[in-house]
Amino acid sequence: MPPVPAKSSPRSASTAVEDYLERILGLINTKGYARVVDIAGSLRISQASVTNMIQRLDAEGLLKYEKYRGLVLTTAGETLAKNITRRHELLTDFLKLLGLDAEVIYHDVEGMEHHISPSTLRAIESLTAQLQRQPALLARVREQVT
Amino acid sequence: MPPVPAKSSPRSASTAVEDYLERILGLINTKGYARVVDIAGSLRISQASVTNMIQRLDAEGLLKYEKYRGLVLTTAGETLAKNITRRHELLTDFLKLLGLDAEVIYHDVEGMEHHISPSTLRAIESLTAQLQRQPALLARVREQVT
DNA sequence: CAACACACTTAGCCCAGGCTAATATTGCCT
DNA sequence: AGGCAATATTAGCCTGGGCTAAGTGTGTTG
Repeated sequence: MPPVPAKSSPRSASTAVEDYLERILGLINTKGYARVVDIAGSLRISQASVTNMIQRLDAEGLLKYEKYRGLVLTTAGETLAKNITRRHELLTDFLKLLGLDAEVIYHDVEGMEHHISPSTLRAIESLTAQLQRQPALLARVREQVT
Repeated sequence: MPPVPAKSSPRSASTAVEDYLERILGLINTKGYARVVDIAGSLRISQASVTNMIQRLDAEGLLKYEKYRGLVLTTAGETLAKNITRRHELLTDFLKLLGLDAEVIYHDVEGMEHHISPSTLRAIESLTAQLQRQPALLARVREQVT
């Protein structure tokens, strides 16, 4: 068992940041805007926490925020948000194909999406496509899930 | 996009707890014992942090610890450790099959192993077995990975 | 058996990211 | 316009899990 790799510079967004951006993009796509109260409700955390984080995201240039007035994603923020959303969808599609329960899928994807690297994502995307043509194989896999 | 599910009682071990137990079991299996200094080296954190966490794990009944003298896993702790180790191995096998690079596998598994539920694990285990018999399909997937 | 190196522990700190309570702003409605 | 409900913000706190520095045990070795 090799040691955990040295923790270099934290270049990628924290999982919390990704969760916020994903939700914000989701809200913008479905309602046209993302208010603090909606983000809070969607993430099931307090409005105060949301305000806090939003100010951080503004400082980091991931969104532009005007106090009491609202926010928009910057291109950097939108890129990140789309990226995490894509990971979410790909993983969801993959697990769906395996016949897993929706609740389980949601839980697992929510946890895993922050940790998957681009090449793994590509592999799973390709695998998902290939599996689509293998109903017999899939049937055997699905037998194994509750 | 549904809201994040309500955060009920935190029944399962934190990812940090799982990481510690996994390492401790690994050390016991390879050296016969797990000293503070080894755990710290393996996780690349300070000895002080390890001592701290070990005291917590003792309080939670996952291991038995005697100051300055050493520790052993309880059955509860060993069960948990074996469980997380199994998740780690299964995920690793799966990603290996897809032709991913060892570094990438290590990173992704380390992140994902804490979030995968039993049924997803079973599905992936079964899928891995099925894929073993599909060299052509695997070849097509591997083409996609860097 | 003294002394030294190494292993371990304690104390006190930091940061992320939650929370509540109190306060401020907005906007709608009379 | 004034007032109220909803929304947003601030202040201050907490917990998990890191860290360093300083102090304590332990065991090997001359």
